[in-house]
Amino acid sequence: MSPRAGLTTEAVVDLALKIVDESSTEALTLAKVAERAGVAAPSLYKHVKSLADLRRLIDLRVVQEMADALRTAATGREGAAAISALADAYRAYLLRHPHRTNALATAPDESDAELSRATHAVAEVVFAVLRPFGFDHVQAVHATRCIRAAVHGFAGLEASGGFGRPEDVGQSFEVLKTMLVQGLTNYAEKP
Amino acid sequence: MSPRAGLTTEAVVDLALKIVDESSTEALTLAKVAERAGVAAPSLYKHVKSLADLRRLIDLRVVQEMADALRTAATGREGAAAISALADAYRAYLLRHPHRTNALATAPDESDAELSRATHAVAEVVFAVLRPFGFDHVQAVHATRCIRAAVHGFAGLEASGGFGRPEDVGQSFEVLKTMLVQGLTNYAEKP
DNA sequence: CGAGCAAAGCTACTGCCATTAGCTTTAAAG
DNA sequence: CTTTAAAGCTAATGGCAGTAGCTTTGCTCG
Repeated sequence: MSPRAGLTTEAVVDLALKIVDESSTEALTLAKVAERAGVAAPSLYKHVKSLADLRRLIDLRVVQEMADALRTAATGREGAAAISALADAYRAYLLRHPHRTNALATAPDESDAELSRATHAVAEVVFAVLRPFGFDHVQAVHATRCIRAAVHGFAGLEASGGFGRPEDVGQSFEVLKTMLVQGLTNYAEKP
Repeated sequence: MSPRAGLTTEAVVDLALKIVDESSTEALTLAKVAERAGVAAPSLYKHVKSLADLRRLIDLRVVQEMADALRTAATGREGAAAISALADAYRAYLLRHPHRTNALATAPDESDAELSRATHAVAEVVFAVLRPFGFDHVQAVHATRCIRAAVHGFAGLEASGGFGRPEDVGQSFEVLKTMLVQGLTNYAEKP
């Protein structure tokens, strides 16, 4: 292996993700990561190019985890049930990790092949689930954007405490899912 | 008035908002604001309590502007047309000011009466537009959340470049609005 | 007109953080 | 047992937020 073998890039990202989950994205500093790793701050540069690079690695991890979660949710389901399961999985992930919302909102930089691939993987799951609706390609793109906007919008707002009122948020999400499924069905019938 | 009378809190927020619009929320520093104001950085504390306070003032401004924009869009319209106009206005505002998305996503702090009132004002517009649908109070809350989630989600993703594909984004938004209006109509008929 | 007072600004300083440069240690490989 | 490259360290720089305390200025009121 390597000398001291205490840290790896993976481990640094783990620690950083823990800080993000416990406080917030903005609260992430290399100084805090170094403290938790039991290491001097400059030592982190052996595993990570910069704070910006660490943030990118976090985004990558989050997008990959989301793709996995959605794939798992979709397997063995079809049509309306699959859409609903996808939505639930997305919401559950963001409720478990509220501070990860922004990682799923930012555009993947063109030049970043790895992150682009991960983002693409998420879209692929939605595309697959949409297949039985019989959309052509352009329609499928529109439909995917609608699903993503509605579900990400809802989960993101909920995760950041955006819904102040006491009425049951889960109920609201059920309403949203119903609208979505009906809307997709309608759109498939008369575009 | 006051000595030198060069700056006011308003003017500081104006300059700060310009910086946010030109670069990003994270790029906002008191140092940059001071430079643009032609003033030493510590002088800003005569007009603003802290960077966090300045950020709050920005959020407040944005939410108030959005409430105005939505009110304007809704006046003279009703039902489906009003919903559509609201959605268009929300999207247009965020397209004009992409870096202001987060100001509309964060929860208003309970203890912050002014910001809470502004947020409430936005919700009130949606509530008003929903009246002809004949929802009871709980249904109206669910419906408002769905509208906000879908529209904010879409506009926020679009504003941050989240839609990479070349297909017409405006077309996608039309699909979303159609789903929304149909969904609300359905929900009003059979909850 | 001439104090005087409070607001607005300034300089000097502290502390935190990212990042760079260059040195030291250590574990693995021969 | 020696070599070597990775991993870590200390020292230093520069940017920024925030605080303390001084100075200026313009309005207000005798």
